[in-house]
Amino acid sequence: MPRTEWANQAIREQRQAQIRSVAARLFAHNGYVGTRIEDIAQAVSMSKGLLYHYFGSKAELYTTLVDRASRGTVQLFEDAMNRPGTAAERLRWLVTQIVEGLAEQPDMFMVVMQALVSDAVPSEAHDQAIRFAHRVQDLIRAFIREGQQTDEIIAGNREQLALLLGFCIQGLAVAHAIGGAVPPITEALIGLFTGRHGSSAT
Amino acid sequence: MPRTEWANQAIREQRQAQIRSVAARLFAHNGYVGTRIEDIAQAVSMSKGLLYHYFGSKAELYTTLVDRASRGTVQLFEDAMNRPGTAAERLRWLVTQIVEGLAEQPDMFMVVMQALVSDAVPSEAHDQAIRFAHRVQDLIRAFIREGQQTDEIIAGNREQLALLLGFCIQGLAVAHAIGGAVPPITEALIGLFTGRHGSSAT
Amino acid sequence: MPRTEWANQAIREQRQAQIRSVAARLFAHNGYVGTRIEDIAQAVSMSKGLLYHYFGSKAELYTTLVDRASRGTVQLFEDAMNRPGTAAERLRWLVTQIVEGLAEQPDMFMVVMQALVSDAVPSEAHDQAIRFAHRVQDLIRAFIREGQQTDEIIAGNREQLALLLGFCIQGLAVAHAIGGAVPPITEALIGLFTGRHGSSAT
Amino acid sequence: MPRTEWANQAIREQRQAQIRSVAARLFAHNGYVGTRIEDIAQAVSMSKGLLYHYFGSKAELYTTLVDRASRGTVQLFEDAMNRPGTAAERLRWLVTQIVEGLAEQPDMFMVVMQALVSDAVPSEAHDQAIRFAHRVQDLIRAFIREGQQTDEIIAGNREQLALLLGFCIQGLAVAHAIGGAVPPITEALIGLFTGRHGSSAT
DNA sequence: TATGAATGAGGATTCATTCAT
DNA sequence: AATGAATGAATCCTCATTCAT
Repeated sequence: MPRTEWANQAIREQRQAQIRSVAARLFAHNGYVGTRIEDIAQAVSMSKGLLYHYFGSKAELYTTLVDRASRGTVQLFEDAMNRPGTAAERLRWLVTQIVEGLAEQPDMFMVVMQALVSDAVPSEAHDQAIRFAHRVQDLIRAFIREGQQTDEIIAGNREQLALLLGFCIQGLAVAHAIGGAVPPITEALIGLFTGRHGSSAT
Repeated sequence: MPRTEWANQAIREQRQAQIRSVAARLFAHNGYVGTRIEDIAQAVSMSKGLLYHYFGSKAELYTTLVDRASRGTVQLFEDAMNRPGTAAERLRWLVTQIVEGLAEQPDMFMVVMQALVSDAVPSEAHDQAIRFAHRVQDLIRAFIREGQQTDEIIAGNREQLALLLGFCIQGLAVAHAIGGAVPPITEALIGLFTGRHGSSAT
Repeated sequence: MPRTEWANQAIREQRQAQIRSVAARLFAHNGYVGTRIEDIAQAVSMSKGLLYHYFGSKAELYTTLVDRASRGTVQLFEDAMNRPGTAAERLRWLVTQIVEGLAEQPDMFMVVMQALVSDAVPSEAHDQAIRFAHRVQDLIRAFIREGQQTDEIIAGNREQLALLLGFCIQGLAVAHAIGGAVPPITEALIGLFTGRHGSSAT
Repeated sequence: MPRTEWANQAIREQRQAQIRSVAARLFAHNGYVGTRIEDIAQAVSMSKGLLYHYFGSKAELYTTLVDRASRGTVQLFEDAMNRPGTAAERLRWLVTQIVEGLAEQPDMFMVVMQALVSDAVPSEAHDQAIRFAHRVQDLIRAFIREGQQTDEIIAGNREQLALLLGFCIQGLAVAHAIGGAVPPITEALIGLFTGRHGSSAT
């Protein structure tokens, strides 16, 4: 009965996506160790036992999450870098994409950050997060270099500017995860690195 | 005859300081839930029992840590704001102090950040961290405003610039906590917010 | 397919009853603090973990026990007081019921007594036991008064006779709990308070 | 320096008596397992370490307590039995002595009762308490027999009456230990077993 | 004699994971 | 596919006891 099988497969993936989404929220707020399988199961209204039909273990679920989120983010950065347009335009596109992503999934990025910082996570997730951070940093550095060559990005030590730009993006993500309303900040961020500052109106 | 009162007091404070220092490192890397009392005890070469002689519970130890670190950091920001000198000088002093503090105690700040972000920490610590974040953000905003009034700080929306400056400082702390060597970044940071950028030499 | 709701419910109640019964025995002999959850679990042939599936904590289990036993005993006293028949008949019924109850569950009463006497038990259990003792004492006093009005109970200060009758019933329960064979004592007890003593044959 | 030694010895015994008294109170209310050495030390305003100069261990302290209290009580019963006078007079003397003893040391008896009932006490204390209970029960039985032979004690099965008299005395002790004011009950108790009841005035 | 720092075994509780149904 | 009963290793915390001073 191929149709049934196909339907099953569809349901399976739908369920997995749902679990990932809910798990991301819980992991982001409670950390890997602080999140219980029971919590996740309850949040998706299914039994613990059933959860294990969809994910082999807590570690696997977490690692999958980190993997997807970090791959997705790297992809986003690569797309931004490879776009046509001025540095400011590309940076605007990137930050806009990130902010939009954070608006619908404020937790994914946070999970990656925790995996990056913490030793108390599955080592695969930790390693993946570190690779992610390096890759992103490389992309940012490349972006800065290109921007400086066309005088679109302010002068200064590339390595340092890249770090600072990374900090700003990371801070943006953390601010979204904490939960309070984050004011639109994109233009200020772009201004900071392009040297074209707006007026001081509040 | 018993040890003198004074000797006991000295032992107590010495031990407590030692525990705080080690605990900060472990909490920073493993989170509140992921850090075992046993780990801390071993790292200070003392038995679990003795640790409980000095701190009533894991929660109390953690909360004490967050409390001290956040109070200290707020104090640092206040001192920086109240100094004489140009905005650039004061910002330089602040960042220098922070970087130096991070050099000796790279973990304290990280603990506060986790307490800020995570729900899986003692609620007192979480609340304290939130108060801390608001206070610091207020101080940064005030600093930005003053700097803009004397044209020492770049133009732009104060609220947004304050957030971005906060992000940079926070990113600096996270970078230190992760462990890799962090290049000196102070001047680049100052340049970003004063609009006086150096040359693009790597 | 999961077990039916009904089956689960049945398992739960069966297990809980089993745990209560065994726990009563251990608590009666070792006290609240002296009884280990591990002991109870082993005595019911289940893992500690499973026990916590059925009772949230040692304190909750104990309190439940005290609650049930004291409610049941008060009910027994009320039933005895509200029966038709002479004072002697009602007292006989009560003591008979108590002795029968002690024969199947010699420990329940003892648990209530410990909760009454000890400060080292959950305060809810302690309070409940104190309320229980007062209520029972009131019922006994009322019984004595009625019996004296119809000259079925010996003359004498009601308050004092009520205490003494209470002591005798309590002593009966303690004697059963200790474990040795307790000789039938009902008629002697009734004779004591009705003034109709049998012969002195051993 | 014999005088110093003698003085030391006196202090030592004084301290031990103080410790016994305080420990009795705590053991009576919290049980053997529920009472911590630290609690006792604090209650006598001395350090844990010093306490161990006076008693080798918690078990030893407890056992000593049970031993002294049970020996003393048996002695009291023997004295009562061996006195001249009618059964009523001897019973009155005994109960009076017990009530007076309970007034100044309400806890000693309770400790023996717990040692009797509980398995969670040092086995020596438990055994001693059981021997005590048997001995007292024998003495009461002998008293009843003698009293019945001279028609001073009501007729009825000796064994059963002895148990009931024991229950009453035990109940008295428990009532004192619980703490509320216990009304004078001596005469009612004597009346119960001699068959000479007072009037029913409240 | 006197203190309290120090130890470590023991006990309550949690939670990832498995499994019978 | 679905449930939750069942397990036990892991973790927090306590406390009797010892010992340096």
